[in-house]
Amino acid sequence: MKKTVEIPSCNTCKNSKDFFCNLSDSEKQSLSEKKGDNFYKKGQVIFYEGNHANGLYCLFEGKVKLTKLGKDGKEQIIRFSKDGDILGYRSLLSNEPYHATAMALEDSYICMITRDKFLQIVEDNPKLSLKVIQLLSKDLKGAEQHLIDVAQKTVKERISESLILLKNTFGYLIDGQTLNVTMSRAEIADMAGTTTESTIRTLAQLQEEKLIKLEGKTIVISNLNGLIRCTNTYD
Amino acid sequence: MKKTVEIPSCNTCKNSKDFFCNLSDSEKQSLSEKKGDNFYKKGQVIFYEGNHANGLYCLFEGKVKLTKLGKDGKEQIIRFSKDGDILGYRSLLSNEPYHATAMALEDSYICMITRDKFLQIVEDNPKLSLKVIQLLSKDLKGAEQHLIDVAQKTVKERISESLILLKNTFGYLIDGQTLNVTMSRAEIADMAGTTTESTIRTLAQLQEEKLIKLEGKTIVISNLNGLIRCTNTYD
DNA sequence: TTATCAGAATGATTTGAATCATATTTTTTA
DNA sequence: TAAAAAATATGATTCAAATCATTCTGATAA
Repeated sequence: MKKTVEIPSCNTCKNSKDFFCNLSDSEKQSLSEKKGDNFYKKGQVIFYEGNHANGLYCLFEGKVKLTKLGKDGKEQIIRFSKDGDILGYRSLLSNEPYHATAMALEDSYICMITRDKFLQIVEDNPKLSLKVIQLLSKDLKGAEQHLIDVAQKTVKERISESLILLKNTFGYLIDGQTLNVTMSRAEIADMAGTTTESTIRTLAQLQEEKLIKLEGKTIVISNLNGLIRCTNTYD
Repeated sequence: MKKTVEIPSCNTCKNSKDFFCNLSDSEKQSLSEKKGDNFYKKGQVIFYEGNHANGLYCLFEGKVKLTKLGKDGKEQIIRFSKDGDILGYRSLLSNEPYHATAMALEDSYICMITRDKFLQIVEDNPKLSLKVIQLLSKDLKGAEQHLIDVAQKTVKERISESLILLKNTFGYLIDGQTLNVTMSRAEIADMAGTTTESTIRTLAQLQEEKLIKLEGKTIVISNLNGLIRCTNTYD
C-alpha cells in the first residue's frame, strides 16, 4: 500500500525552492542533519490543536487539512497544505501551542525540523523572516476573505467557493477537470461551514445545473466559469 | 470641538514602548523627522481597501475600525485599532494594496511614517520583523476564531461575543462597566455579521435578561459573566 | 457470502434570522 | 427652532438552511 518514496536531503529537495530558497547549501545541509521524515497514512493526525509545538513540518508530498474545533466539537477547516508547504511555523515563532489540528487527507510524507534548529536558522537569516511575513500575510488575507464569505454568502455560494478553493489549491488530474483531491461530504461541509445534508443537496443541485459531475467521491468541474459565477450570485 | 493634542516626537511617544521599542533613540529620532501627524474626525477614512499603500500609520490617540466590503457592498468589520496600534504594515511589507478600509470611530490623532522610511527601518532592525510576525500571528488567530464564530454560532452568541470583544479591545469607562466606545447598531451588526434589525432585537433581549443596559448609544455591561455565558450556549 | 457499518441520499418538518413594512425617536443642519 | 435626515425600534412575513428521520449504497470485515 505504502509507496516507496525516497525523501532527499534538504539540499536537493525540490521543495527547498520555496520557503528555504535563501539558505546556503551548507545551511540546508545542516537543516537536513537532524530532520526526521515520516510517513502519515490518510486520516492520521500530524499535530493537535492546543498541543505544544515541538517542530516545523515540511510537507514533502501529500495533502493536509488544518482544522479548528468550534461549538459542540464541530470542525471547521481553515486551510490546506500541499507539497512544499510548511506547517507549524507560526506556533514556533510565537511560542504558542498549535492553533489547529493537522490531518493527512491522503498518504503523505512529511519532514520535521526541530524547534531549535528552525529558530536558529531564522535567527541567522533575516530574509526568512520576510518569507514568514509573506506566508502569514497570505494566510491572514485568506482567513479574512473566508470570514466574509461565511458571514455573507449562501450555502450554495459557499459550496461553489469551496470547490474552487480545492481546485486552486490542489489542481486537476491530467484530464484537466477532475479535482485532484477527494473529500467526504462532511469534510466539504466543514470547509463551507454548513451541514453534511446541505452539502449533499447543494452538490446535487450544482450537478443538476451541469456545473459539476459527481462520480462517487471524485468531483469533476465541467463548467468552471459557471461555478465561479455561482460564487456570488443570489439566485 | 477639536481637542488640542500635542503629538510628541517618536523618541518621547508613549506608544513607542510597543512596536518600536527595539529602536535606538537616534532611529526613533529619524523616524520622527519625516512623519506627518494628522487629525481625523469621527467617520473619516484613513485609507481605503484596494488603494496603494503609501505609508505606515501609528495611532497616537483614538479608535479605528477596519472593514472589508462583502457581497452587495455589505461591510464586515474585521478588526479594531486603538492607541499605540500600527496600521498598514502588512500592505507595505507584502507590497500590496490595502486589504481593508480604515475609518476613525472617534476623533483620532494618527501619525504617518513614509513607506521608504519604514521599510528601511525594518531592514536595519531584524527584531522588528519578529514584532511584525507576532502582530500578524495575533491577527490571524483572531481572524480564524472570528471565522469559526460566524460560521457556527447564533446571532445572540455572536452579538454577545462582539460586545465582549469591544470590552477587551477598548475597555470600560472609569465606572468599570460602561463600554469605552460607542457604535451604531448597524456597526455592531457589521461586526457580528448580521443585520441591523437582528442586532437591535438581540441587544434588547440581552437587556431584558439584565446582562447589559442600553442608554442611547452607550452600552453598560451589567453582568459580564452572564454575557460570557451567552457566548456559546444555545438557548 | 453475508453481516456490519459508514457515507451518501432524500423527504418532512422546524426554526432562526433575513426581509419587508412602518413607526418612533434622535440627531443633524438649514 | 423647525425641518429634514438618520438611527432606532417593532411587528408581520418569508425563506434558507438546520434538524430529524429514514432509506439506500458501497465498502470492509467476519
